[in-house]
Amino acid sequence: MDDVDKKIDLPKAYEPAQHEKEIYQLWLDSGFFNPDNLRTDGPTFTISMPPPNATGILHIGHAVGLAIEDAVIRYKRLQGYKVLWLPGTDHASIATQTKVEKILASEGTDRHTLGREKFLERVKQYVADSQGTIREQIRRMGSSCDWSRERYTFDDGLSQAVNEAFIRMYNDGLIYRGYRIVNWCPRCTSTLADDEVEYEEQQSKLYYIKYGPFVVATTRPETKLADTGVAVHPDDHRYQKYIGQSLDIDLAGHKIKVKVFADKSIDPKFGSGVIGVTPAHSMVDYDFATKYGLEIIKLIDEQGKILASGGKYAGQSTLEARNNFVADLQVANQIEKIEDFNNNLSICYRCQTPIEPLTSEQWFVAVDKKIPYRNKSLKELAIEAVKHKDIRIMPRRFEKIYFHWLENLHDWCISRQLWWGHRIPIWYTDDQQIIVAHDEAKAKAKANGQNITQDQDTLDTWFSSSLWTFSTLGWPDDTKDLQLYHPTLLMETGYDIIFFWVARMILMTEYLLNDKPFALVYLHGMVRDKEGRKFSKSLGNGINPIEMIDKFGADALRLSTIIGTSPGNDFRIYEEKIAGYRNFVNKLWNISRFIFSSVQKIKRVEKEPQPKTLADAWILSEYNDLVEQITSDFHRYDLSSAGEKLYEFTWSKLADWYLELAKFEKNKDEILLYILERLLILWHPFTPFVTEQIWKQFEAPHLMIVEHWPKAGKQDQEAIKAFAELMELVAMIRNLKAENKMRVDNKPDCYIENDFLIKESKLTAAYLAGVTWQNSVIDGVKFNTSHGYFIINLHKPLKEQELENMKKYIADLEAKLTNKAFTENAPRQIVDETRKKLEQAKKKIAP
RNA sequence: GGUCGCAUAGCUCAGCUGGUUAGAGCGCUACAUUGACAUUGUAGAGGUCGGAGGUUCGAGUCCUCCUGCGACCACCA
Repeated sequence: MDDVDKKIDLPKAYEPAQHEKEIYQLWLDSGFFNPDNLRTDGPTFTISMPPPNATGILHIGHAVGLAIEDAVIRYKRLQGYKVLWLPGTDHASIATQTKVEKILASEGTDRHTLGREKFLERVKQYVADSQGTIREQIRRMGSSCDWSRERYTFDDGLSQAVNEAFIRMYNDGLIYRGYRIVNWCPRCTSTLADDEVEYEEQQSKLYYIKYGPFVVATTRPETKLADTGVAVHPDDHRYQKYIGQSLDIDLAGHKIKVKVFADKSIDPKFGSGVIGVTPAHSMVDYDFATKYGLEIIKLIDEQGKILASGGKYAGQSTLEARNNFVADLQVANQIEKIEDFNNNLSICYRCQTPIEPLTSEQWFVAVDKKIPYRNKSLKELAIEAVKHKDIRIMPRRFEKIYFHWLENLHDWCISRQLWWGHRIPIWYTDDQQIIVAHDEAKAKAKANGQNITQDQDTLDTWFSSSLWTFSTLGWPDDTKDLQLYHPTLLMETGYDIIFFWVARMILMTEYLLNDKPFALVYLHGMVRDKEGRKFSKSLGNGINPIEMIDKFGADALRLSTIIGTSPGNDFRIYEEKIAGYRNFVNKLWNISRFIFSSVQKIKRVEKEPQPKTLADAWILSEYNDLVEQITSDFHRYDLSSAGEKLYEFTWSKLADWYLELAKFEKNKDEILLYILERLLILWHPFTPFVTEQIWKQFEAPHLMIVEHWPKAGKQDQEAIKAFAELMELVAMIRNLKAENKMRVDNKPDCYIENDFLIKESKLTAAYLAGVTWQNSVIDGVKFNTSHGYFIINLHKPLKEQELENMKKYIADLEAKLTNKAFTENAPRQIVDETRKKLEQAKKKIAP
């Protein structure tokens, strides 16, 4: 061993847990997460981090997003962009309130007992306790986001933005209060937006009720107490005579008055072909009421109890009322039959409680109303932003889904009867006047001395998130940050919230800023377990990203979320996969370790070294090809492809061939260091920790995060071809040795004849193949390669199967070439290539 | 009911605008291994690309139909 003056401090295996925290601290201390500290005049590049719930813990879906976003951010930073990745958290009104209510329930109390003020204090405390957790977990992933600009949807600035947005929309007539049917969750005692309702198939009963001259089928008999209409198909001859009439119906003593009307949406074949219409408690029926002028009788209140309009059933829960009413109908002989029936029950997306549609006075955003000075509706603005390609969605097919959703969007109910959230900036005066204002003081000033009370409701949590890309940069003030970093470039998120969030951000930004929130939407797929199932609490199949980081390192976890995945498609993550990438990270570590220990002096090599051998020319060409390809992959946001190519180059080319051969050819310090230094930079977006740790050995003036992305040099095509021949030769000989049960240290004589390989390359090949090179022809068996042959004292004949395959291959090629249709129609290049292939194949089976 | 996606080696997945005897990782088999790495190396076995038809000189790769999984949207009175 040469005693050289260098110190190598690299243990045998890379232990992520020993380095990651320290490295993250180095990055933090450097200040380079903050674009103000980047010494660059480059253009800006911004990503707004989708804010996780302030009370949540990091789940694997977040980990995927963070890995992708950080890879892009680090790539752009290395490329010299002025990069801002703005982190933050969401107050998640309904989710958080539900969570705290569960805690209260376990303590035997509830929010009403506590009262609004105390409850809010309790939630704030809870958020304060858990916000730090998610922040820490984002750091564990290695996220290079600018913590100095961290925001929270409920902090003062963002609350100001929310009020400003509300007021502008109110003044433009885009927000109104109306008495309408809404989705109501009786447990949350709040409204929900249409897309906050989920469906769950369940077994239920279909009751056939004798209903005046009709039989009406229903899954919810109790609602019939508030029917005001009966619908039939216009062509249904059975009921022609009733259409247009008003009928008095007796339902086990409960009297109702219904108007019979015809609508072609009625299926004459379903049930009895007659529908009892309950406008106050069914979305569809409400539309009927509007269309045909039916009376609306509210039957069920906000607690899910029957109102006075329900007669003797008043005060009962809907379920009690159903049972009692059906029993009464049975006594009155008005139940014709009861069938089993599967239907989709609508449930609350936060607490899974069945939704009770009911009429109520709420605040809405009008999506179809023309904006006065724009002459377009919100809906139109949002559609045009994508249609005119200002915003692109990846993958493309989600654009269609986006359009479909917007085209069918109804007015957005934004008031929630929750306590945790942005209070609606509306005050009511003694004389019923409505005042909209930024705060109570301003509202008072407008009230001319009258008493005022603020609206009790809060805003849909997605209202504040829809402002996220710009409210976080200081809007409504015209800040420097807003000018510099908005619109953002990339919105990376899961396809499951394209409606909740992505669409609403586009809609609000187009309206408020007359601009787009981002140029490109990158939608990652959902993470599934090894069996392809969704992660769920009930299955207990969740993978905790922090546990995985503890076990395998953040770099390995990041790789497993990026390589082998593509936007919009679901993918599986499981321990063995992460362990595989842990192995790779260790390989990269050991490649570096080998190079550092074999070179005379560790140093940075500025210029591409001159190749001295075929292998040198080959590896430099491969490296340059790699730089070119992955730069282009990054440009297209094809991170998976970039990662795969890096992996392939690092392990299969550099480690398996070039390093092995460097042990023989020697004196490759310059090339090894030149390539390693740059390879680490290329890996850095994916595996920031290990690369930064190895980087320390170079004693470079800067941390790796602010190094420069390499530029691709020239490729030597001849060298690539010749080296392919060398690899083929080596593989054949190794194979022969293995087939002949020959030990590795048994090195038979071998003579090599080859057009492509000069003497030095033949020596290298012999070394790699494990044979003793002979300068002149020897006795033995001759084996053909594509461009030459070798003679070796081994007797493995070409296997019968192989020979047959080869003959068939040759026959196929010959058939192709004698086919005029092929030679005349196919491009010249293809035909020539086919001829060459035939020649080579023939050579191989020649004696 | 509407829209869309997926079906490629035992498993997980690549295969872009159609043109090398279809690739990788894991797993499997055999051999090796005190000197970068067993979180390793070398070699090997293993798919004709869900099915049927079509376009084309040529299809895993485009079109049609079918089958099976899955997602989303709508609706189920």
